[in-house]
Amino acid sequence: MTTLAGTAATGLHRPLGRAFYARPIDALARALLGRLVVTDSADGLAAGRIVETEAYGGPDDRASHARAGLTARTRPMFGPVGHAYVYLVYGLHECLNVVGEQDGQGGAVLLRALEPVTGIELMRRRRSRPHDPDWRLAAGPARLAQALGVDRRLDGHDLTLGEDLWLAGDDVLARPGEPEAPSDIASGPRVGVAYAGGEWAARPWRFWLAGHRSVSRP
DNA sequence: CGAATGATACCCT
DNA sequence: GGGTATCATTCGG
Repeated sequence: MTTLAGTAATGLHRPLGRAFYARPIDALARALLGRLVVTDSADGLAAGRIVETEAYGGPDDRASHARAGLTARTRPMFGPVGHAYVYLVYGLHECLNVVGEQDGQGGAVLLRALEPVTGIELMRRRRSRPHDPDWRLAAGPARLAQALGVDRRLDGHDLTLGEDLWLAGDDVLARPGEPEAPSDIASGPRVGVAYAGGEWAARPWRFWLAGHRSVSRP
């Protein structure tokens, strides 16, 4: 029996349903804060609380991969909500996204940072950084994916199944004010999207829990 | 410490 | 062929 201090009430093993993902993409990015990301593999169970996200819209969003339209890489972004979109950046790093939608078109939310909750030693092993403090193990999109053991084999995976990779935590719409009060949430421009220019680069579609240590850029 | 620099592979003008 | 939703390391102050 794994110790899950503070998580029993949030239903670690009960995945969020499809309806959770059906809201405007920036609202989804906000709603994901405070939820749990869970992975289950032969190596064990790992979970963390989402503390930083970024919303990416459909083909109109110049900063979004969806700007390229439907390609082999972006296919999950144009599929049903509640699936994973996993891609490689800079030839090295995997990034985990949650598929949503914007104006009936493709969209996704990049998970940028987690606070490790359980399976912390497993995360540390996967990261191969024995001296990193817990709070840094998943502070950043590539660290997050590596700590959870997420790679492109999970691209397109259905997050509502509760198998291998899923999201958990009560729906804030069903329980207003839980688990994160709006006043705890800060927002600002997305990271590394200056190339999009103008309104799209300036749009405050990055969200994080104010003052949290695991946020990738304070 | 902060800034600069590779590493590296996939995607698409 | 150029750019990239990053990170770890190395350097200089």
